[in-house]
This record gives sequence, structure tokens and C-alpha cells, in this order.
Amino acid sequence: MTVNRNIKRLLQYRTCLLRFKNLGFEKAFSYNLGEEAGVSAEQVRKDFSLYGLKGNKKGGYDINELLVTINDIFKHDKTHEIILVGLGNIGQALLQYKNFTEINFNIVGAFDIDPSKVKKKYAVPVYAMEKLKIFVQANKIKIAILAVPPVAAKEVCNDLVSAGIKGILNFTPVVLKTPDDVVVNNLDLQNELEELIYKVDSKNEND
Amino acid sequence: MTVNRNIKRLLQYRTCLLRFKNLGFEKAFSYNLGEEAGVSAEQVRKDFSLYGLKGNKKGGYDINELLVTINDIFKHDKTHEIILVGLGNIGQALLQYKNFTEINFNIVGAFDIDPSKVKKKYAVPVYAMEKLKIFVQANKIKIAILAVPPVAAKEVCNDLVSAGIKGILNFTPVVLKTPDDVVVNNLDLQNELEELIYKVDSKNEND
DNA sequence: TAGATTGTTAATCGATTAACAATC
DNA sequence: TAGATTGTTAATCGATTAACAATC
Repeated sequence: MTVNRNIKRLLQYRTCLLRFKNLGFEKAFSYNLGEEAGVSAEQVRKDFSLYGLKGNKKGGYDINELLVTINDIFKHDKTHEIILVGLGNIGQALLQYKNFTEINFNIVGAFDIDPSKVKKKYAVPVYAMEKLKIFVQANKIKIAILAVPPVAAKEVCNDLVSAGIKGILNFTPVVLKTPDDVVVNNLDLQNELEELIYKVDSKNEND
Repeated sequence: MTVNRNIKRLLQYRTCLLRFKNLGFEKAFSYNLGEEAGVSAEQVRKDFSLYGLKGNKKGGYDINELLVTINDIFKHDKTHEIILVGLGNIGQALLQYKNFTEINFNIVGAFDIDPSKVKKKYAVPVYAMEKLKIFVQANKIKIAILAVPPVAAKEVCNDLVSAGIKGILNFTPVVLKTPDDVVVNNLDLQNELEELIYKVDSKNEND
């Protein structure tokens, strides 16, 4: 069962449903949600049926019910403790990011090689890199955000894997090689921008 | 011609090729590149043929040649001037981000409603929101990074569109509605993390 | 030449869209 | 009941993989 683009869409539906709820709605129809999420109504229904999200014929979908089920799928019953490695610009921004809402994760520790950053006060405790392994193992951390400089990426990635991390959100532009049981999601800011520029440029060519 | 996942991969190949070049290599084979980029050799060849990237039978691909052609595709002959709207944590991080290399874009102006941020010194000039339209039009800006708080997202998005922006990199968790000729690429940090957590959790269930 | 590798065509696979029966 | 909407099956579309001929 390959679920990939779906999973992103499910999170997108969640965002839309939260918005609907805030606006005071209780029910949503597949075409409402599709419209709001930017996909077809059929796509919504298909996605929902894949994840067992049920509506009522004629009555549409109950927003609260959907949110509960989606939160179940994403395990919002427990808080996933994650760590952040690298307190550069991006790392610090993530640590101070205020727009997370109704999340199922919590950044419980940050790591950096720079001793001055370790001393500084942040919202979460900052440790020296040497403490990484023991912290991860003691707290059974499975998820890490990697925001170190590119030159350090491979080495730190190996450290994370050998400490027992199973998922890495990789903000570096470096392709990481990991064992099969370690998931890497790449978020290359430069590539995101170049992709957007490409799309805009090629659209204008055809006009 | 739908090119979508491809375009991301092409940028990924570029990253790998730059790495190979740095290591002193001059030639690459499809299986080298595939290995490094995490895709099959067939995928590499297929992608290349789609974009007219040529190799030599038996001889593989010339790294420099490939880089030149890929840079052509992404219009690295000109610098795309882009703006940043919202100087919160993420916005400031992007402004100070140092890991962009061989880019074809340049953040030439930033905008915020907070007057104290407008006064502060950054690497690029910071303007009040009221100056947005005139700046975009005077400088023919087509691309914007949107990093404002969620509540402001829709309004600022409309401002961007009416000023003439054609591509938005949307860091807010808000679904933006824009005319057909305006491309929006979403980068929702919360959803990226929740997706990763989901993948890790569901992988471990199956073991 | 024999071997290795590209480039492309054909086959497969998966995801999206369309259609429609079920039903509230 | 008639109309509207879900849920699912079938049809289409596109992307990936496999196969292999061309050729250096």
C-alpha cells in the first residue's frame, strides 16, 4: 500500500477542516473540502475511503468526527518527542516558531557544536553534540530535525542513525544515505525556490 | 507535458553533480548518479532524455556539460529578483541563510508591518507593507516568499497577486487561492514534521 | 571485437478521474 | 418521493520500470 501524496493531502484536509470549524461550520461536503484544499471532490472521497473516513450519504461529513479520525491516523493521542540538531538560522527559527497548532510533537532538546550556543537561553535545553547519543537513547527519541551546515551533514546524520533515530527532516542540501529503516524527508530551501522560479518562468513562456 | 516530480529530481541531480565535481570527477554514469540521488539508473536516463540531457554511449555523462545544461534549464544565466514578506523567525532565517550556492535568485527586498523591523539593519532593505506594490511594480518582481503569521496570509497573498507577483513560496499553513497564472508552492513545516512522524510510526508497526 | 552504457520503446504499475449505484 | 451526496468500481491517464537495440 503506497500512500505518499495522499498523506500530504490528508494533512491538508485537516488544515481546511480546522478552518471550517473555526468559522463555525459543523458539516462539510466533499466538494467544499475539495474546493478549499484545491483538489477535486472525487479525490477527497477517494482519499477518505482509503483511510476509512466515513461520511453520511446526503448529509456530508461531520467535521469534528473527521478531525478526530484524522488525528487518530496521525497519532495525536501521544506527543512525539523530537530533537533539533544545529542552531544556525533555520534551527533557531524552528525553535522559536510559534505557528504550530494542535501538534503531536514537541522539540525536547537541541544540539550544537558551538559552546556559546549551548550556554545561551532558549525555549528548550541546548546540549553539546557529545551528549547526542546518550540523550536520544535515554529519552527514546525517534525523530530529528537536521539543520547543520552542509559540510557536517553526513557525519551528523551517521551519528543520528547510530544513536537510534528513525526519521530525519533534512534541511541541508546534502543527499543522505541511511539504512532502510530510517526515513529521510528532504526540505531543500534553495531547490524549493528554484523549482518555483522554474514553474513561473515556464508558464510565462507559453503565453 | 506534466513535469513535476521530475523537476525536483533534476535539482537533486544538480546537487549530486556539484558534489561529484567537488570530489574531482569529470564523468558520471547513470547508475552513479542514480545511486547518489537515490533513484534507479533508468529513472536518471529517462529524466535526462526528457530534458534533452545527452551522454555518450559507453562514455557516460560529462559532469560539466550536464551542469551547464541543467543550469540553462533553470535559467542560471539571469538572476531572479525576489522579495520576502514577513520578518518573523522564518523570514529572518531565510534572510540570513548562508547555504545557498550558485543560485539564480536574490532577495532584493523584505517587507513587514512592524515599524521596528523596518528600522533594523538587515542584509537587504526592509520596507513597510505599504511600499509593497510600488516596489514590486518598479522592480518587476515576480516571485515572493510569504512568511507572515497565518492570520495575515490571505490578505497579504491578495496584495502580492494584485501587485503582479506570479509565484509564491508559502510558508504559512493557510491554503491560498490565487488566479490560474499565479503559482503557489506550499511549505508547511508542521505538516512536514507530522508526515515524517507518520511514516516512522507506520514503518515500525509493520515490524 | 566484446563489453558496457546510453537512449528509447514497450510493459507495468499506481494514482487520478469518471461514472454510477446505493441511500439518506 | 425526488434530489443530493457518498462510496466504490471501472476507465483513463501518467509515471516508473523493464527490456533491448544502437553504438562507442
